[in-house]
Amino acid sequence: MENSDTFDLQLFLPYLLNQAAEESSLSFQRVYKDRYGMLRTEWRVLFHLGIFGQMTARDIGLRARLHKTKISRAVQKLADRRFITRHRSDADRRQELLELTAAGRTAYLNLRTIAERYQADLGTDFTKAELALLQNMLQRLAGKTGKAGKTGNKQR
Amino acid sequence: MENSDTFDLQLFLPYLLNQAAEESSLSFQRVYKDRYGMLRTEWRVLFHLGIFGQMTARDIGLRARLHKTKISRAVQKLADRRFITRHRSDADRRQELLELTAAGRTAYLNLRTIAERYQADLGTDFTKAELALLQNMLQRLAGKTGKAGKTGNKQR
DNA sequence: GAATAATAGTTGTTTTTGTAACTAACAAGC
DNA sequence: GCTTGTTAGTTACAAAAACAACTATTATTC
Repeated sequence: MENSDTFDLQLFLPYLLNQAAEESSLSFQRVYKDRYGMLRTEWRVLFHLGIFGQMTARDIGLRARLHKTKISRAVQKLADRRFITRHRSDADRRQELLELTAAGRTAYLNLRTIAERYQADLGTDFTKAELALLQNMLQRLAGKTGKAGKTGNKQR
Repeated sequence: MENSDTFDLQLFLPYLLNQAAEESSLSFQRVYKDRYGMLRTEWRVLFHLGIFGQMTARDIGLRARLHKTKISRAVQKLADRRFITRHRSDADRRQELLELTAAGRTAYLNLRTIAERYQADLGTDFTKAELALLQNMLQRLAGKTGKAGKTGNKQR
């Protein structure tokens, strides 16, 4: 009816960011889902271990801002599929040291190649400067929580 | 272990976009969740009706790229809470014309004000030019599917 | 104009997520 | 060294999302 409203939803960042994120996730999701039966959290865990080597679930949670239950479940599935190994730490027997197996590393490298190709393909739509600026702004947006940091059992 | 890997996850767009989207959604989510007990799909439907006036569920689905089951359930809840009315269309008795009630419009205007404030607050972190460019790039990323468009019962 | 297909929207079932409560191990204070 | 508090990770239950199958209505085609 009264169309006098001028709010532009398409420019509202929480909305727009979600649309862009969902869209950009799609092609990559298809790969890790169809080819490896992975969920989003699982490839993230896989990548963290691929990039940083041995880590604990806690470390991953802090870096990726993932809740520990999500990680716990992802770790279980990845271990079931023999993509990672878990070893209880001697220094602190509560925590578990996670590491990629050979198969896990292969999967990681595979996915990483595809991720790199995806990123490179963006070059056709964006200039290098644009892309760098986009990344910079997104990082600023993503990092906004910073304040509370802490360590704690209460990561999200 | 072998830290020879150089892939920067923080710059990988499907990852980075999700981080930014999640972060930027948080503050706004708190408002519509705590104050109105709404879910993400619900405020989106509410906003579409607030902005565009009378629409069908299908219209909303096409614009917002939401699956019809999600919309169906959001519409039910919004109708339960007397935020919208539903009238079967005479032109096509399969579809339903949705419209905000007075209470719905009030809630919408309320949330819209908060959304506008959020958007304005970004001005402290970004210049106008930066923000415009960011929005432009995000829209390009969000619109990429375009190819298949169609109409169909098969929106996502 | 009857049969077939397509569309708008709903409902039921399965996955995935979110949240809270739990166990086991460590840390600190006294 | 034992009580109290924290932390790493798991498990159980509730909420939400994804997916498939369904009803009712309109479009198409022969």
